[in-house]
Amino acid sequence: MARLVDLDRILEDLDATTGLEDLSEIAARLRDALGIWHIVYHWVDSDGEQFGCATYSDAWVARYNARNYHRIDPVILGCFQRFHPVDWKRMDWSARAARHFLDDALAHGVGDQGYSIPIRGPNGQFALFTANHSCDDDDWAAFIAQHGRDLILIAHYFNRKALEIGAKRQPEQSRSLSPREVDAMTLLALGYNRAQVAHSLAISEHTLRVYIESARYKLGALNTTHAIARAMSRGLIVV
Amino acid sequence: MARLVDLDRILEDLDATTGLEDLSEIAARLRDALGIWHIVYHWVDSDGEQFGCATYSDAWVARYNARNYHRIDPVILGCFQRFHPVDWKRMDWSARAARHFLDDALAHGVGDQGYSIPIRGPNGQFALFTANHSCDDDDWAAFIAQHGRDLILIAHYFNRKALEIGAKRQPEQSRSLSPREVDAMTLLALGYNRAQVAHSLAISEHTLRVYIESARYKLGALNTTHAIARAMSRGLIVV
DNA sequence: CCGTGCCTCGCCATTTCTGGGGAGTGGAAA
DNA sequence: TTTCCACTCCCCAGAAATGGCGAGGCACGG
Repeated sequence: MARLVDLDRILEDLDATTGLEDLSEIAARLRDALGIWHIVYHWVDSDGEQFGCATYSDAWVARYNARNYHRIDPVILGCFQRFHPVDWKRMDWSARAARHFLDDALAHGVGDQGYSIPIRGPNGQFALFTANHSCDDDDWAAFIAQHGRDLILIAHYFNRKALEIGAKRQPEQSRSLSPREVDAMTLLALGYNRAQVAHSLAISEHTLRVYIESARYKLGALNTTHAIARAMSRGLIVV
Repeated sequence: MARLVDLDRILEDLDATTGLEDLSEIAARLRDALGIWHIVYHWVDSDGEQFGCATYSDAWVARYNARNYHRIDPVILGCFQRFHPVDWKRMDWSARAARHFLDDALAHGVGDQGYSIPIRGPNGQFALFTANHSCDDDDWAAFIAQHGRDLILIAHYFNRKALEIGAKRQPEQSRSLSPREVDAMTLLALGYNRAQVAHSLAISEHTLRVYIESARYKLGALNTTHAIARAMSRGLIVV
């Protein structure tokens, strides 16, 4: 049965592990400390790149990636629009694809109980920390009622650790957009065409094009739509 | 002196206050429970609209708004780019405008010690929860070391309460996109043009256009770029 | 049974965007 | 002081997207 005996010790452990540079190992230790089936940490980069770290079986992780399950996984999609932690039972499993996905997951060793905590950072960074288990509904509800807030803290500390480790290999930070570029991108994202945006900003359409192109260049985007998508996912513009 | 004697009771109090519909009152009670000078809750809507709730004096709040201090307040600006809670001492106070602002704040009853916790939600929502006090540096550091994690939880619960109260507006739920529409939108958001997307999905370019237009219609978008922006901000596609 | 939604395909004309050039100002940092 | 960056303006031609017209088949539920 799930337990959580010593929060202080767990958090200290998460803070202190300096030798371990591998998130998977930290996740495994955390899972053992909690006495639950699995710990999953899912990370969506500002570039849209996905990074996962789970104690699931390699077979399931490979299957998940191969089938691009992150595009239909209700846990990911649901939490991406949510503010607060959420129990898997309260997710929307009505879609057929979602139920197929769930059956597939259960068949590959995923527990039927889960509690997922969304974590967000600047520039549209998004992470999802999940505790997974298999037990009676009532037992799980009791566990969450008692330790849900502890899991929030654990998620924060785990995420902090992940950022520490990940900071070493992602030093490059995209140049931020200039104010006018932000204006231009924002208005384009609101659906206005170039003529309207230029009029709105009280500049010539040619000048506007310079902004769009320089923003596109900074964002490494192939076209305007791509630039908008990147600017949004990096949190450079808010629509 | 700052104290935090009974976290459970405080969190329960935050959860349970059903009668109080006024955040300011909740903030005042929370401040009293913590025994510190002030509680500040700052909210930035996805539309960029600002909303604040503080136990500061009315004079200071009015002054803050009148002078648009939120544009130069290093606490706001710094936390907006940060992932983790941060002590005011570690902010960047080097800019002259920032120091002037600080002097002005201290002169209006703001404590010199502070601990600010950024909270983020979907669609670029951003909130900042701050505990403010005035005391010796060492005392404050000790308080944060001991209760920093408690403040994280309190911030979360307070934010949840604020969302409950502010949840008057109906989030119009748009019809979800069909699988093919999601495919099309996703690939467009990745920067491919219509010919490439059509080839990628192994359909004719005209069929692709039907998807794009029906997605645009469902999303109430004016053009493709707008549709991508809306699909992203509603979490219908993940890029 | 019939409507509704989803998936697939085609043509035409017009508007809009993109990719190359160029030039000049001012401010801030190095 | 020089160098960089942000901001502003201009032309041209080709590529791409858009708007509007049409068609049929398949699956699901009232």
